Amino acid sequence: MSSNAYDCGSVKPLSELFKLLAEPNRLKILCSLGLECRPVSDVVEATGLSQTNVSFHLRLLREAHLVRAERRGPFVYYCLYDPNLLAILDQMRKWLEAHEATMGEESIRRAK
Amino acid sequence: MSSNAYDCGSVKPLSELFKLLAEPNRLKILCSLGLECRPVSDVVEATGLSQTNVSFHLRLLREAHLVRAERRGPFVYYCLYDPNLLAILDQMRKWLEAHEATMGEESIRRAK
DNA sequence: ACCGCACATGAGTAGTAACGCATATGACTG
DNA sequence: CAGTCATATGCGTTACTACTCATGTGCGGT
Repeated sequence: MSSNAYDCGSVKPLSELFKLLAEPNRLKILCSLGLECRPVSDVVEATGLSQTNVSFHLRLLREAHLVRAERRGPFVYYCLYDPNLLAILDQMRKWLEAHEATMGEESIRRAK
Repeated sequence: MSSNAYDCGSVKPLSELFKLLAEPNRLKILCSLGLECRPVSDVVEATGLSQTNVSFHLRLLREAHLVRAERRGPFVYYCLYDPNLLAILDQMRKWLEAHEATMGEESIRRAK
């Protein structure tokens, strides 16, 4: 068949991951967690979002197993399930920057 | 301040990229393009989507400079702007699979 | 110039997701 | 065990996005 079609298998799981990462506030939350575990209140302060909103997003991230929650006394600490996620995000950003740089040149060639 | 907070800089561009990739059909389209250039009709056939729908998504991808369009006779050929995108997608999928495998073990430990 | 093919676009609709408000839960303190 | 602090959840609203239908546009052949 078409020689060079990529094996896209089931795109569902991948697209669901992207959907989670597509929300700016969720990205902020993930980044604000960094490599450590932090209580919700820290995330609220770091992101400037409402507590309700942070909890809302944290639930989605938790259900997707991107973050993990554990109680410590009255606090609930959240941390990344897999620290590699940050590395991946970083790599994506680098790709984006390089890509956008290329786009800059491109807009010149665009004449006609 | 908070020692280990990741530099999230502006999450906007990154989240917009993710948003584009979060649509299953858009992912299918990108994968069906593979490393070659293909006319829209090929993509329609490969994905099983309506022509209108494919054009709709291709427009978004084009405006984001993820794909490029060029006319060849009566056809319009689309190709990935940066083939590395496929490599990135592949890497993401591998991460996901490894991650989900870990989750499997995790659900055992979950017993209170 | 007309017609047909490949593709693009505009309008309208339906489904979904984010957010705020109010309230519930769960843990510690007196 | 009443009260308070940290966090979670249900509900209602609003905004966005994918999709379809109908139609427009550009190219090639006759």
